[in-house]
Amino acid sequence: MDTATPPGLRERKKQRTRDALLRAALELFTTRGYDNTTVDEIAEAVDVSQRTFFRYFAGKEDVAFAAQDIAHTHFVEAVRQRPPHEAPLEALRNAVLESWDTIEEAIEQVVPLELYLRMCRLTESTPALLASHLRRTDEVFEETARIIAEREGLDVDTDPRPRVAVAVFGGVIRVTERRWGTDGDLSVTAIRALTASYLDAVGPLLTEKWRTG
Amino acid sequence: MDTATPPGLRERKKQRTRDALLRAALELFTTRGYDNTTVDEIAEAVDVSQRTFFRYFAGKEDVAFAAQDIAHTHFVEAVRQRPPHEAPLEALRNAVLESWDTIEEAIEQVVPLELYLRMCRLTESTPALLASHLRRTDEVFEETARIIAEREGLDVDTDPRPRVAVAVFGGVIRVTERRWGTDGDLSVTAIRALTASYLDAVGPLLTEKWRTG
DNA sequence: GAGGCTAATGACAGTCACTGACAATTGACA
DNA sequence: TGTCAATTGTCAGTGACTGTCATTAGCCTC
Repeated sequence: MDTATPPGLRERKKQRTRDALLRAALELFTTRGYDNTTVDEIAEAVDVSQRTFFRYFAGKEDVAFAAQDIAHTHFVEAVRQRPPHEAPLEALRNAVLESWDTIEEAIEQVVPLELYLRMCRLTESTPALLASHLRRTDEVFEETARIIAEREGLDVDTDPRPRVAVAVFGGVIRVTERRWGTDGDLSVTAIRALTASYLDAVGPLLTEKWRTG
Repeated sequence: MDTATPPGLRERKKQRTRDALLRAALELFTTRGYDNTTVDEIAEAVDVSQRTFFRYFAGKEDVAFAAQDIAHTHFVEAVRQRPPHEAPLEALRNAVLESWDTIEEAIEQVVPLELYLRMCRLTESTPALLASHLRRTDEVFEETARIIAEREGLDVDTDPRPRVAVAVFGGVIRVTERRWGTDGDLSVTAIRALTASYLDAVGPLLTEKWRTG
């Protein structure tokens, strides 16, 4: 698919502008806050016009999730790569845990990992960003459900199980995110451990009794 | 809490203005689409200034969810009223199914039920509204988790189970919504049945094998 | 390596959601 | 009836976007 032609000056320049805008935006968002940062300020920080910003990113929200999109892509890809013998929830579990490893490197190629992590935390505390984030993950889970359905040889629109399984999984991921975004330990190691322990809590939930009394 | 004093002319007028704005907004949203409706048009339809609109509703999104908020409130209340002997997921299940009954009447007091249902469908197909909706339900589920934790005598910040249980439940609700908002049958009866059947699918999901081969 | 083609940019004007400030109006109540 | 306070309209301003058009700057050919 990729054209073997090495990128010319034009392409390299575009890439640099995009990177600079992205980094400047995240830096400004995470220091001053999302709502307190204007698109003009981002553009000015990179010394381009506001109009140019909107040629690279569809909107202010878009640039905020540019790094997160990479993470989402990695997760979806990890789900696709899971061996067919794994049960659906097992495959999903392994996919998240595994993708957390490959994600670090991929993110670093665009923005410093620490900046991405700070952005995650900001997302949790900024209503507009949280809303957008939830919609984006909703889309990711829809795609995930289709993959799971295909794996199992089911029709996603007829059999409720693929979507329900992914929804259950997604619900747990959401709890993990919230906790991670609120807690002190903002590291990839921490979220890996948190994800694993929360996912393990699902099974017992449906059968065990909670109250000791 | 309520002042026994009957509402004067002033209060009645305010209520009428609010109702008119709400109804006009939903009517315009569901006919022309959310993005194709301006706040000015809503205000004009009720013959008040744009500024007045913003004195009744915090924003364009707010008015879109005014009816939905009633539904959310009813659900949370239903959870609170569940008898303590029910298991958490059992209580949640009964709460949704029960609240669907009381909701109809409550909604009708503000807007025609049919208008509310059309608005639900629009929410599913309008990105900005879907994002906002997901964030609002996220809040509802956070509150729900606290209620469940209290019921079970647990600390919501220490024990992961309340939040995980509600997240699992919430995930299934989301799938139900999506399906209902996409399908043909836009009735309360339909969503009740759908909710019940999808919730029943959770248990088997974790243990049963999907593939017959 | 000059010139034409096309993509990238900047400048500008306009729309729409929303907010603060101030003046005019209008119920409420003595 | 007159005063007080709440409601409203008007107006000006900000910030996120979008369309348009002229200018600039890589790229490619002859």
